[in-house]
Amino acid sequence: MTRRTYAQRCALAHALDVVGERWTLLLLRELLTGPRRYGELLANLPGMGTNLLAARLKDLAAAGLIDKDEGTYALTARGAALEPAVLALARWGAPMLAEADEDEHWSATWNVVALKYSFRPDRARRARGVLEYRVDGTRVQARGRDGEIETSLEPRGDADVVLEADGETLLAIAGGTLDPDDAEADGARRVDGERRLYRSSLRFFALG
Amino acid sequence: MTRRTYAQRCALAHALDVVGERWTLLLLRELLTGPRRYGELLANLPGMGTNLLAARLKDLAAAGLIDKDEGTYALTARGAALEPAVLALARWGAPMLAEADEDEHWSATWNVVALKYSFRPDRARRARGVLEYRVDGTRVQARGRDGEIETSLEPRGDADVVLEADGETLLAIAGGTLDPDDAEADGARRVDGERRLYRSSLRFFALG
DNA sequence: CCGGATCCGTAACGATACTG
DNA sequence: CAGTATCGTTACGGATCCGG
Repeated sequence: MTRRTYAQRCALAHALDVVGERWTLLLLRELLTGPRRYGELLANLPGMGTNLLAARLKDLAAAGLIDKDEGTYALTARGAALEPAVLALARWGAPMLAEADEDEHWSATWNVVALKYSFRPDRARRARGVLEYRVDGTRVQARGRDGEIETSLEPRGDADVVLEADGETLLAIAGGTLDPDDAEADGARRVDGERRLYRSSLRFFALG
Repeated sequence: MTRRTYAQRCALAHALDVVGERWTLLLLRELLTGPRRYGELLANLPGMGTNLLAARLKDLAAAGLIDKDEGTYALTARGAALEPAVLALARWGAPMLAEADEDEHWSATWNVVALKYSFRPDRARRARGVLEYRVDGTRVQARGRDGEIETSLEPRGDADVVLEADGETLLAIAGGTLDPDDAEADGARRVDGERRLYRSSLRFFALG
């Protein structure tokens, strides 16, 4: 019953004592795109046992990273503060997505994370406006003001440009495999908005 | 024998497939401050079994994160690319260092990580010069050029200012618990260099 | 002595069955 | 739908042993 801890006077060790166990960071990734119910979480974490999910949720609530409200789980401020770390890890792992693996699980909400970690503030700074991405049926809005990205799963208000692409096309653009100029021939298309903003917005996403 | 994987088409999941197991990120933290031998690693990872350390080293070498050269292990470029993620995680965990725990393990090299994640480029940008910190017997050099920090365990050349403090004092300054102006009364002291640079350099480190 | 490998008890995880 | 209970499997932790 003794909870396993690294017992090191080190910030990284303390962080890993809280979020270093299996599934924990993936669970928090889910909540980074908005509140979720138990069933939704389970569906996006294939292979995780129901008991483990329940245990993790309880632990994270006790640690102050998440709150349970009327059956749905949401990040607290402390939990949301993990976003930079999660994105940094994901950015590091992004190159490993290059080789497609057919028997991997997949969820449209993963791409919201991809949008964030591949977003290049320096490139988007001058483009004011709301961009809306429709990826595999999921709508994501991003606005480039002040060089920061704000994504929201529940779009509020109209977007200045709406573009649509499947996840593979998006990842290929961000990964540098697909040139943005060729994206339109490869699955991305403009649904609404100015053509010029559409073209430039494809260049807002890249690694490195 | 089937290696455990999340099998998700997600950058974070792929990253965690490589560095998400127990001890792995702490092991990489050690190598972030320079090459190490097997024995040195084991000494700074108390509680880790010798078999586990050997297995992790083998796995990380196979994954291309580290190289073994004449008995010492060192990060590859791919492994060093994890630094932003490691620092982001450590920065998130830093507030949890506030309450001192007497029965935690401790190593002087961990403060090098603390130096990095609590370094504020915006504050140090105008101060050109080489700073040398001597923390609990370990010498660390940092130079603020272009607002970036470069730390090296093996100091090269002379520093413009040399200051000395114990780990607790340093962490207290970075954490905001200790005002830099009071630091000198609380264990920090200037060993060499201009007094003015010394004073200002204490303000280069903070969280948030 | 350093750098592991082998073995074994324990804790964590994974899958399924079961319940309010 | 949202978990709890149970149990077989895997990973980890600690100790001991081995080769250079």
